Amino acid sequence: MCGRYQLALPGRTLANLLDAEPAAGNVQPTWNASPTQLLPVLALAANGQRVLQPAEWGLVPAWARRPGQSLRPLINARAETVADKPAFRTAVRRGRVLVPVTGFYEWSGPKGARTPHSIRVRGEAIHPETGVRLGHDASPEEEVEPFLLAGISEVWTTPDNVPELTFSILTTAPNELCAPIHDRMPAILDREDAEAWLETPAEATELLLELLRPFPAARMEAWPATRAVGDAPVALERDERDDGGGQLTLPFG
DNA sequence: CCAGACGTTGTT
DNA sequence: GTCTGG
DNA sequence: CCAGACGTTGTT
DNA sequence: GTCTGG
Repeated sequence: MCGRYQLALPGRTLANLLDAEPAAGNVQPTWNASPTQLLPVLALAANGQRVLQPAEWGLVPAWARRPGQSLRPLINARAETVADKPAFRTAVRRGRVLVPVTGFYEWSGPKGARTPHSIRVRGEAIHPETGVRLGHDASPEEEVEPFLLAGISEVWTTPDNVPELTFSILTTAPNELCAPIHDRMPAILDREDAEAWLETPAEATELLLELLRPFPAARMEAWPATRAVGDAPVALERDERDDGGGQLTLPFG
């Protein structure tokens, strides 16, 4: 779960909003981010500076993919067990990151007839180009609210000796909004918890796992998305992200 | 001791 | 690297 | 996550 | 059915 998402802000706007160095400042907005793509994650540099850094979605442990090995990319990690799994143990202690998104997709229904849903946190709208907070004056086209998913990362060095940052998104039990759609949801952190996730030292990792709980459903909304979301190469435009029906699935509805 | 796995998801 | 299974 | 492929041989 | 690619 959580295998596609939206990031409807350019990298430089995002870096400004997150108070981070824009190492991934050239990243373009996307309504169909998919596994194996290079996407921006917020990390803490050695000097304590926040950096928005490009990373490949699909964590590859440092020891993997040595000659003769091939492990599929790990795009999600279960919050309940992440600290104990050999593939994730190092990353959760030393490689915690935040994954900025403006929405994510979940599929429901039987195989072959899946319905994608667009899900996001409700909040104050942001102008995508300027980063200016629009409040309730925003038009629907301008309504973009970035929020942060808990992620873990690890540097994997290619056979050509090129270091790459790779990451995985943590999942948790679904809240009341997501449960009818799917049995898992990404771990969403509000601003305060996000800071703790980034800045807590490795020794205190265990305490942080309590933060990876279902986000309040009352602060979220969902609606049906276009089936074109399933086609990874399709770079959806803003107006194409929903199914044209415009129905909103409200929490507790 | 060495060899081999190391993950999530969904679906049946 | 580190854990599990034999 | 979904979509789409799913193979070998020999030759350049 | 299962693996690979995006």
